Formats: sequence, C-alpha cells, structure tokens
Amino acid sequence: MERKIKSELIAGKLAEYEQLTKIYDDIVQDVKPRLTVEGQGKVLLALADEDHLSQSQISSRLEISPQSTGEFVSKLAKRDLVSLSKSEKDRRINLVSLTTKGREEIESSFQEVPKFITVLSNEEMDQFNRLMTKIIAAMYEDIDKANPTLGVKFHKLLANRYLKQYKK
Amino acid sequence: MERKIKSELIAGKLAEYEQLTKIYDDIVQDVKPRLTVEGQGKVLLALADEDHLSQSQISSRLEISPQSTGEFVSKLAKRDLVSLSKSEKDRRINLVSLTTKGREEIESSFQEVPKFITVLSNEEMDQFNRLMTKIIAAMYEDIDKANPTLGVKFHKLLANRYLKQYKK
DNA sequence: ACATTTAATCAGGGGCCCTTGATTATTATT
DNA sequence: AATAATAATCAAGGGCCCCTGATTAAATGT
Repeated sequence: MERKIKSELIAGKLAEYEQLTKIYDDIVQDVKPRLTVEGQGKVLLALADEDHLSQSQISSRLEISPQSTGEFVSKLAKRDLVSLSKSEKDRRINLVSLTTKGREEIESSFQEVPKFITVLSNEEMDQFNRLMTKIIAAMYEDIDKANPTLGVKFHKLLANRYLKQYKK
Repeated sequence: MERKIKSELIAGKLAEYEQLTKIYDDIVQDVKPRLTVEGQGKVLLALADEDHLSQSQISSRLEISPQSTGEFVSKLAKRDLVSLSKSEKDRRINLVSLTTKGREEIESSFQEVPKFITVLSNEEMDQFNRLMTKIIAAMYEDIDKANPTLGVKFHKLLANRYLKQYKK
C-alpha cells in the first residue's frame, strides 16, 4: 500500500476517533466535561500553570480580548472555581486565583480513563504510547514553527500539562 | 510499568492530541472546518448517508428537536449546501437535498491529511492504523451496548463514513 | 498639575447549538 | 364532516465563546 494512502487512512481514523469521543462521552461515559483550550477552560489552564494572575496578564497570555477574559473569569468565579482580589500594589488590578474547588476541578478532569483503552494489550499500549508521543511531538514542532509568539508558547504549556500529569 | 499507569498515560496522550488539534488547526493548518457530529455538520452527514430526507426524518434520526432541525437546515440552505423542495406526495413535507456544493463540502472535508502524520514510518503507520482500528471498534461496541436506539445507530453510520472514504 | 496610559467594567452585538410553547397547514382517522 | 395527528414554522429563550466601542478609576509620565 502506498504511503499516501496510509497517511490518508490514518487521518481518517483520527478524525473518526475524534467524533466518536463526543458520542462516547454523551452516551457511554458519564464523564466530567473536559477542560479544553477554549473559553473558561483556557483560563483555568492558564491559572493551573501560574496562579494569581491579573486579568490583563491572562488576556495577553491567551491572546483573547480583555472583555472576553473578564467574562470567563466572572463565570468561573460564579462557579466558585476562582476567587478575585484587588492587588495591594495596584488598585486597578484584579488578581485571579484558583480556589480549592478550582484546583480539584482541574485535577479531576484528568482522571478519567476511557474504558476502550483497555482493549489494548500491554504491548499494544506501549506501541500506541510511543506512536502518539511521536505524533504529538511533531505537532508541537509545527505549531512552534508556524507561530512562536507568546500566546502559542502558552498554548504549548497548557497542553503539556496533560503529559506532566501522567509522568508520575 | 503497571497496566493501569499505561492506560492512564494513553488517556493523557489522547486528550493532549485532541486539544492540540484545535491549536494546530488554528495556527498551522489553514484547514476547512471539519464536519462534526454537531449542529449543521450532523445534518450534512445524515444527508450524505441518505439524501432527500424530510426534516422530521432528520429530526428523529439525529434525535434533535424539529425546531433545531429547521434551524440547521435553514442555515445550510443559506450557505447553498442543501436545497429544499415540497414533497409532491405530502404537501406538509419539505424534502432536504444536498446540492453539488454540499456534496463537495462533505468530500473536501475528508481530504485534509495533517502534515504531522508523515512523521511516522511506513511500518509505524501500519501499527498505528491497526491500533486505532482496535480502539475505534471497542468504542463502537460500547456505544451500541449503552444505547442501541435508532439515533445511536445513526451516529454510528455517520462516523463510519470516515472509514468508507479511505477504503478505496 | 495636567495629560496619557493602563486595567477593568459596562453596553451591545454576533455566531453556533440547543430547548419549550404556540400556531398554521396538511393529512389521516373516526 | 369533524376530530386527531403530523410537519414545519414562528416566537422566544438559554448557554457558551468570542468581538468592538465607550466609560470609569487608578497609575504613570511630562
């Protein structure tokens, strides 16, 4: 089989997997909504990386508007996942900090291991892990090459968190 | 390494991959938005599977409300991806059909092969394909076991489309 | 002291994916 | 013929993720 066909086949599998996880989560697995690199999840991940940030720091790190930042922060505060406090050094600044509940939210979102993974043998798991590692590394490379601005680097930090979680 | 840890590691990789594709698509790859099993994409996939459906057929197949169906169909029509016609057999019925543009939209959404896949060797591609196939099959199994209603079966048909595309 | 900049909020908007309730027109059943 | 069921639309609403423009308060620069 030609190399082009193989890569197309894999692209299809990955796409299929991606859509299936949505259905899987809806129907099979009563999972907590995952943290995503979107909206409120973005802010949570930013704070997981460095707590006690001002809103404008969050805004520039995530490359989203201050108003969007304020909105997401406000929603997170409403859910008691973050707390707000005026900075003593600068009364304009609102410091955003994770609450215990917020920290737990982040930790627990990484704890779900989908059942379907257990269909693999031990050896297959090793293989899969190695291949996924390779793919992910290539993705990071492409991302950095395309746009090495602060925002992207930050995105990289965010995503790296998944990895750190499982190194122990 | 213990089996539990391995599966956790893989869960983490998959989660990381999933979030990274969002960033990858945003930054690296100027891709067409993918068809998803959500909203308008759902309707397109339904029509790809069987064209010329009534809105209420779509509604029941996708297990969404008639009003949502109408909304998505209307949006797709606005984008010239579907055309509407009153059924001659029953004047209540609006038949929804893919336009040429709609068909092209669907086809082209499967054509993008992300560059990062090419980091794998031929052998690795075979391995990865085999492992993904196994995982996806397990997912389908779980999905069917959990809820074998018509809607779910339909979702399965939708997702199967990715596979069919690459069998040739 | 005044002008400029910065941080956050308010006002308002858009898009997308969903929902419930009500209405109108058409078809099927009694 | 009258009633009940069906198909689609209209009205209205909500949530989430985003945005631009304007305003207010605090800090910094001249």
